[in-house]
Amino acid sequence: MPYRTTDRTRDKKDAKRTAMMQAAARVFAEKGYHAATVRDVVSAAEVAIGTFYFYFPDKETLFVYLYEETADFLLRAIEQGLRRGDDLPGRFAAALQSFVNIATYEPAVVQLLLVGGVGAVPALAESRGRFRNDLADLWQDVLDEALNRGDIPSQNTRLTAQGLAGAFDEIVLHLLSLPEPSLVAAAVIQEMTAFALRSAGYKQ
Amino acid sequence: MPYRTTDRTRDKKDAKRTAMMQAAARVFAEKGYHAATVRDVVSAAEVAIGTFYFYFPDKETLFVYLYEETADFLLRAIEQGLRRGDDLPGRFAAALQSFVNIATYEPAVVQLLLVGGVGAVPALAESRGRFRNDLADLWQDVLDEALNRGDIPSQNTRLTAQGLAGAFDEIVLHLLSLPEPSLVAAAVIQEMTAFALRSAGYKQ
Amino acid sequence: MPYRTTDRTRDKKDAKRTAMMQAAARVFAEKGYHAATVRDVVSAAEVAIGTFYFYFPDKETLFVYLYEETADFLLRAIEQGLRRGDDLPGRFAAALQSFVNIATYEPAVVQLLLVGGVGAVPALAESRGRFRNDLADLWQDVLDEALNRGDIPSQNTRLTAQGLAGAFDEIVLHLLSLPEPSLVAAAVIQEMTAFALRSAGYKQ
Amino acid sequence: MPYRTTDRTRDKKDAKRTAMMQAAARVFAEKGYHAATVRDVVSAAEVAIGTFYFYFPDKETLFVYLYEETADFLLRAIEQGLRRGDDLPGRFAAALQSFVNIATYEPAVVQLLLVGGVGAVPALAESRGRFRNDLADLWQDVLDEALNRGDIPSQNTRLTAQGLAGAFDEIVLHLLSLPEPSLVAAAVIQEMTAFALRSAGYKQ
DNA sequence: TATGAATGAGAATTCATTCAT
DNA sequence: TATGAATGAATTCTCATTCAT
Repeated sequence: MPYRTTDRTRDKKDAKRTAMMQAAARVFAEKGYHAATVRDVVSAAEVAIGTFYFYFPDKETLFVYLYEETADFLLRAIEQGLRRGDDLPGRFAAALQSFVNIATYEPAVVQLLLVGGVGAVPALAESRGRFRNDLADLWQDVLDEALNRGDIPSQNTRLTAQGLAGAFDEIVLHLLSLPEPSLVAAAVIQEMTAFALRSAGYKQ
Repeated sequence: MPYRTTDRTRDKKDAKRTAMMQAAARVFAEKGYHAATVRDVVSAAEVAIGTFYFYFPDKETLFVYLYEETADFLLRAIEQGLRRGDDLPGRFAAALQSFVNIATYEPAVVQLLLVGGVGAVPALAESRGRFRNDLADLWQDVLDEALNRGDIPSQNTRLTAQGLAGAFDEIVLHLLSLPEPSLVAAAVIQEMTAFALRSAGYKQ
Repeated sequence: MPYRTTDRTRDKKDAKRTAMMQAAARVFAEKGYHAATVRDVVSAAEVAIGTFYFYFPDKETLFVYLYEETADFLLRAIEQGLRRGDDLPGRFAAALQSFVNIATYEPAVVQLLLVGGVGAVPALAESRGRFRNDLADLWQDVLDEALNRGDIPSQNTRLTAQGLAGAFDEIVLHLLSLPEPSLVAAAVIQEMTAFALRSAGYKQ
Repeated sequence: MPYRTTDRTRDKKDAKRTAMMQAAARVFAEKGYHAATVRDVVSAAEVAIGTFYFYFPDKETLFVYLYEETADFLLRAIEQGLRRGDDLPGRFAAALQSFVNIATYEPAVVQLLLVGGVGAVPALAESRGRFRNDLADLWQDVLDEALNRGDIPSQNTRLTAQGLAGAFDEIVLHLLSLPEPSLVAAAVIQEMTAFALRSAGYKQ
């Protein structure tokens, strides 16, 4: 998912800012935070280097923006997926479908989000924490609902949610490492769903 | 008497190499790959900068060594844990105990292993792939054994293993982010075990 | 008003580039390629070190540029000298006058061109080959013309031209090693001319 | 001509010193003074780095030794050639034969002597001056003798000698740049001799 | 707003040299 | 004599950032 204009970028007229964010997404995904230079970003966006500093205070801040917007985008997509289903299996399947769609469409950006960046940018630790938390919230909400309905046994739904978030990342990252992810995506989604249901103790 | 490479000399050399590796582990864990300079490492190890380049070809190679040794160490610890138990619950519990022990003892290094470094060092992508693979192998072996015994239902044990590996990382990283991990470690291990057993579909 | 690349800006840029080249010529001539540091060059040019790398890709490339421009300058001066005379003696005398003028005016740079640099900069081997070739071409052209006019006997004019090029270098370098080159320059030019005429077998 | 034991190396038992000098000749010829490291030299000589500093005060001094011994060797070979002939043509031909022999046998070392090194090692300027002087002395002696015999017209034999020294260098270096120097060596020697005789004004 | 020339702190790395053994 | 581990000054080059235009 290349950078997409969210509420954070109000000014829709501002094509340059958007161009730079999109360029940054590409460049950071391709080279990693440190290897990617501000010059790479502005070259890709076809603006001058001075322009960069008119729109962003510095390279690190841009990266944090990018991380957060990418995280937001993914969270929202998963959230919408969860709403699409009506029972636990349907919700898991739809949400994982969304996740995998995005991951196969923009593998580099997703990888950056899931394993890159952290460690490179200290300021990101906090953002990452928030992202993982929000992600767990998402899964926990459906689990709690299922718990209330009596579809899953009593458990620490927070921990289950965290476990699922980690499990999905691992499986999706492995999927991306295959030569043709799209060929097996459907099967993987199905098995991930089965895994998730077992993890939650879903009966029948 | 001409200079001889005595045992004493060799021992001293090994000791210095080890000291530098340990110093590097500390420094990289604290600052991340890029922010940590070779000068930081040699200061921490109390040797001259030239000494660094006598032992290691460059900063990146040292980092890869460090990553691989840390990964090996963790893998071996988990493997030993798995051998300690006799049924699936016992094995999971013992292996997770080992994992959590190491993570709480050397949180920074484990964090570096699990979320740092990748992206910063291209050469690490391969090492990381191998590590995740080996880790999945470990969990898969016990799952396959349980499957053969009829303790868990038919399933794609590879995918379950990957899911567990990712789930454990996420939960342990979250544990490390708490103010006093050791206070809840025992409870978390127990719940992770329960999660793992459910994920595998373990009956009874 | 957005920034525009005006003529004034461009001129200033050219001026800075030229200043750096001249500073580099001085520094390299004084210290030799390796002993001269990029810092020496930028100090002499009174710019920051980053400015150097804005104008030139690296130290070696600058040196090659410098070598080639100096070689060009010398070649052009000799060529003009050759055109000034009308017969062989007149042409030799005028060309050698030009050569010696430049050599006494910029002794260090000429020495750098004739004996420095090669060996230090592998990339220079090719440039040097081209320079010696062009130089031989110059002398050969006049020799061939004299041969056609019947002023000199049949001979391998290429080899004669190479010999003259080498001979002039040696004599001029020796001249530069004297305490007061300018005092004997006129006499040396005359004797070099006589040497050259004999070498070509010029009659009368 | 790899380094050969002269009176400068009295101690013929000292195989290590000789090995290092020969290794140095090879290494410097191949890489140039600065690119060649002391480590390269000792590796090639198969001794330890400490040993180097037992035999030579430093890298620069070794290089000067090498330059001087190589120069000596070449001078002596030319001198012997000059003695082999009995008239000017015979002497020139024999001396040039010696020069070309050495040059084709050890091209890299001769190139190092003729165009390398200077500029890299300030201390070499003096050695080079002495070498060029000695070389001119050699040619001048035969010219003076010919002058006394009345074989050549009155002239500044010093300048002629310098010119010849330079001319020969240029022609030989060009010869070495050809793909198969040995195939044309004989013809080049003959033409160089003719050139030299014309330059001296030798009659008939 | 937009530009890009200019800056310089700071990083990795090299390599001649020393010296305890 | 001989060794090679250890040193650290010195060098090249990068790149985020500034600012006059």
